Amino acid sequence: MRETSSLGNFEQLVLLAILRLGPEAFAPGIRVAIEAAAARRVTRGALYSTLDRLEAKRYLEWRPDPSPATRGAIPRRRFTVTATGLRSLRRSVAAVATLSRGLEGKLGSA
Amino acid sequence: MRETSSLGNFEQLVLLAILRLGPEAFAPGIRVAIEAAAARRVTRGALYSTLDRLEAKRYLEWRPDPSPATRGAIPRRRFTVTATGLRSLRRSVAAVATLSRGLEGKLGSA
DNA sequence: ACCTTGAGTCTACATTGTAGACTTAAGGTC
DNA sequence: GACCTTAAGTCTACAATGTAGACTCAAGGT
Repeated sequence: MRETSSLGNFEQLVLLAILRLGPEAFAPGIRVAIEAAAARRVTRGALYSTLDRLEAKRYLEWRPDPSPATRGAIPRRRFTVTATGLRSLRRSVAAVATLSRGLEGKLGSA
Repeated sequence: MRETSSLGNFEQLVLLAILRLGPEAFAPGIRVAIEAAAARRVTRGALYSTLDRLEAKRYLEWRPDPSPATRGAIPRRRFTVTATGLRSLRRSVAAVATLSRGLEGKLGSA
């Protein structure tokens, strides 16, 4: 692995979704959040492999959900972004922001 | 190729740099712009393969630079983002923006 | 017992990211 | 005009990331 690996596009979305969901950051919700924001389908496989890879890079952590499973079981995993992960995410978002500056017109974000 | 392929992280940076540089969008400058924004090295190989892939997807086009080469030759290629490329870039940037909303504090961009 | 449902795992392959050596065509310079 | 330097670009090969879809597992319901 590269020392300061730059985040892939989907990895970025996953980390952002976790931050945004806070204590409610479980895989299914992360999936829905990304699908809504990116207006596209996200399969379970895609999400879980990315979550596992981010965990391997120490960009996120998780603990089993303490609350009892609702219906079918298997305790859900509650994800949190690590300090390292947050740093990496910032750099990644900043690069795009820097290059976007002044292009609001063309990008339609203003 | 997927119908509406979502842009990779580096592809995003490349398209943004081209928009930003306007009529001065030649490969060497694109490289410098990205290196500055992302605070990391970008090799020629990395850049040109990405440019070629974006061209294959019809997200950008290029024409030889009309002005005479300065020193060593090989006319430079002047890149422009196509309408399709711009649309894709917008979607991509919008997804990140949507998930970032409200996280300015944590992301340090505000 | 058996069906349904939510959560997660695993395998396999496609797409993107990246490095580094190599090529090409001026211009200089002696 | 042989040779060095320099700007731009090409090519090859491999690593990392993205994605789909079938499969497993453990409640609950009926």
